[in-house]
Amino acid sequence: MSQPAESLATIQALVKCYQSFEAYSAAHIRGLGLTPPQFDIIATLGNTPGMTATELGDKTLITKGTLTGVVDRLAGRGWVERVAHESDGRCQIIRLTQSGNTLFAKVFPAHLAHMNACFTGVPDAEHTRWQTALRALEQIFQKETA
Amino acid sequence: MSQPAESLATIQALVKCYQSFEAYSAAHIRGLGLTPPQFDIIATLGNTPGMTATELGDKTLITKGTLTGVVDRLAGRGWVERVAHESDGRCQIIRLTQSGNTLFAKVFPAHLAHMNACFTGVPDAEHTRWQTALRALEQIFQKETA
DNA sequence: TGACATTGGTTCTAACACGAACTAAATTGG
DNA sequence: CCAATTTAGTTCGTGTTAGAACCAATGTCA
Repeated sequence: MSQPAESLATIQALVKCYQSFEAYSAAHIRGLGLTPPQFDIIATLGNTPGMTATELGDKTLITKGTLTGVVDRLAGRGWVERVAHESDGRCQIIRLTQSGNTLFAKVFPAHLAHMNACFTGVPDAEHTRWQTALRALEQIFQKETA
Repeated sequence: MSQPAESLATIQALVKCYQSFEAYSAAHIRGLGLTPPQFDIIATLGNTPGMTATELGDKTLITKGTLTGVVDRLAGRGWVERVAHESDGRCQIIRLTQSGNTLFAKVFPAHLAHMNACFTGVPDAEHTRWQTALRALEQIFQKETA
């Protein structure tokens, strides 16, 4: 039986944990000259031939209204471009430009290394425990959303 | 030894878990006619005599620049008010109004119940496991931020 | 006491977030 | 084949976000 107090404590722990991660991660990304959503898009488009805006939104969890603006700004800096879909006149393919690929090759490994740095010395068993817990907790919220 | 792949998997699990929570929680809060930060502030001020903007920002993790705007809108709807601090001329005490208290009494228990609903049948031992994992993971990011 | 740094809040800018309304291009059903 | 619906993206309104510049009140210290 779960007391309300336990649920609350679990939620608080989750929120604090995520905010710590976010602060750590976002600070580094901003240091690279990007915003977190921008990095997310560059990282998602890297090593792919591009994808439609809908697909990109699904992967990054950015809603379509927001995506238009973020892609606009990335396109403005010459990192991504929109090209027509060959068969469906409604879609556009969004993909990295040359300079976008160069950027990806620079910032993606750098950020990965930065994130990895704080996990030095953590045994795999610990990762497994964390992942198991997080996936179970995720199910808690998803079963209700459905 | 932690492989990079494990760190990445842990982070992805954390992000997905948090986003599930956020989606579940925020949808309900918006249904109550509030935004998540607004709810956060109402919940923090409830059952207190009020506090300074700095204190409120510390508790809600809302930066001071943002707080000004959020409090402005809440004050505009008559739910909170700013009163002068008796000894320090720089501070203001932010507190719930009568109507803010009424709102708090309505929405706070409602949201608590909504959050609690998805944890029905979860044993305390499971909560303990989750909290232990989340707090350990939080330390990972905090030790680097310091 | 008087320069100087600190602290508490507001304002400003650029960007993101969500949902709703909108346009254009498919797709579906009769 | 055409009307009705669905789907893809953009636009718009309101609100949130971080960080920097700013102002006024306070504290410090020589």
